Amino acid sequence: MEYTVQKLAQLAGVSGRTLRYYDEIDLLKPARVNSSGYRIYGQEEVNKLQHILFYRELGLGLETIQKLISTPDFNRYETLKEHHTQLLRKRAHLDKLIENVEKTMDSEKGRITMTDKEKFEGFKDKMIEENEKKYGEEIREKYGADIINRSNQKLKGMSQEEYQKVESLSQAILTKLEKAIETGDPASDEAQEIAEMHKQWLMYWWHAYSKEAHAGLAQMYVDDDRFMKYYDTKCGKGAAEFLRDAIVIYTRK
Amino acid sequence: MEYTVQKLAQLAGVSGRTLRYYDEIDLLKPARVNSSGYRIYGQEEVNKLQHILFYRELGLGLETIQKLISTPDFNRYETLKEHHTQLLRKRAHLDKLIENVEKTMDSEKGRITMTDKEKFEGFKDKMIEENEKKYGEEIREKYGADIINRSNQKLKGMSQEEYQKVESLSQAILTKLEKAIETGDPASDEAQEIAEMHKQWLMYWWHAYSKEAHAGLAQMYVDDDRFMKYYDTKCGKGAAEFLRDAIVIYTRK
DNA sequence: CCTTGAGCTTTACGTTACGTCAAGGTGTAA
DNA sequence: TTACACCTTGACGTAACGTAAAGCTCAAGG
Repeated sequence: MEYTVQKLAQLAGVSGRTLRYYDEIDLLKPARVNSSGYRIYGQEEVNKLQHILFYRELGLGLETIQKLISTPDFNRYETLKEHHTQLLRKRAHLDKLIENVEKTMDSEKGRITMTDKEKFEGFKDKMIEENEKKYGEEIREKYGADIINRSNQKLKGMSQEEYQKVESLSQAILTKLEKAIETGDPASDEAQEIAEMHKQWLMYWWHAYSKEAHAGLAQMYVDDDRFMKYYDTKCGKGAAEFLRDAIVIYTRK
Repeated sequence: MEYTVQKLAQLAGVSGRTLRYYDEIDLLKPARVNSSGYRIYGQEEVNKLQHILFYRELGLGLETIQKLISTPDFNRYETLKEHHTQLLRKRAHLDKLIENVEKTMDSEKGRITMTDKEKFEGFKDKMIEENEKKYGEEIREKYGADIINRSNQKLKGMSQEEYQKVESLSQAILTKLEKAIETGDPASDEAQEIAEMHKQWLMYWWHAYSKEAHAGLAQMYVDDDRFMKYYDTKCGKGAAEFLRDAIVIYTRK
């Protein structure tokens, strides 16, 4: 019985490319090549392929298989033993990986559940506290005690969903800001979109929106070193200034 | 603190090439490039690299890591979970491989020790028995009891080395026969070489060689269905006839 | 006889995460 | 100035094929 590439491939359950590759690396040569250049395989090649596939199933490399089937049953057992220890090493490595991944997953899950429950509340409290410490004084001075109290109240009363929304909004602002800076133009559409998003974000915190307060806050981003650093390290040098310029232009429209 | 490629590489325990590669694929860009084209990394890059290496330790691909550290902590847990199941699949596969390799090793070991010791003897006995059952009668009839008895004696007395020699010879005959058939000419050099090899093989078994007996045995290959089938299935349709023709021509030279 | 579609060929690039030259510029200490 | 370590980019190699692309061959149907 003679087989062409596809026939043998189907018979053995491999691809035609595989057979051509095996020919190329001299692992399995066709019995002959017909006048049109077609590869023709015979019974002997079928048997040899079976052998090859058997060893391949064991995970051996083709080069090793080459030696195994060309050298008359020389060091088969030794080869298998070596392969075996390699497999064991691989499995040990995998075991470690799996363990580490599981640990990491646990800690991630822990973080999530913490965030889901008490930690979320605790986190909000801590944030208010920090805000108070960091910016409370300035904002209270500039915009009055009312605004910051209400903002704190709002944070306390926010659900997790609301909180996540506002958080993702602020994230989006940072991301877009970083890109918009590259254009260099605070009047550009992108920059103005950011200013609009910043307004949305602000309205989560303040009871009412005013262009003046928005522009004032923007100016504070540049005047106050802590705001400046925050934006500059998050989005690159000059981010605070750029944001201020964008907001100022936005509020004058 | 600023680091050049080698400095950072040593600090983090990776190669310089790795850092250049990470730069190339936009996984970790240097903070800046100095006037001579040197890559300069800062503290932020050190931290990012730590992150990257952490995930790399877990066996994640660089592309995945890329997404994990660029996307703001979005689907970290999901990614890890997916990776985890992949690792489990890999381990299951490895387990199977190991099991199969062990089985194969066992059977190899079995074969070796068996072949080395009793099995070789037992095998020879069994072969004599089979030969006796299959062909004993005919051969005894045609060539007398003497020849088959001596052949059996010879097999019993053969060392493993001798046995392997004669086995490989008979294998070689089959292989060459299959090829020679394609030429279609039993008088061809190849065919005659096969006849010569067949004579050598025969002389392993018979005490003396005679052209008549050789030609007679060849004829039997065609007359007796069992011989015929043996050669035809091993080497293709018409193999027994071809062999007979070649041998007949050989014995008449 | 011609067309069509399936099957064949070779050539060559892509895959993963770098290792390893090779050729040439840079920084610094003796 | 020279030596020597370190930097750069460019390119090939890795394992075992997958996947086009471009062109030739075969068998069957109109």
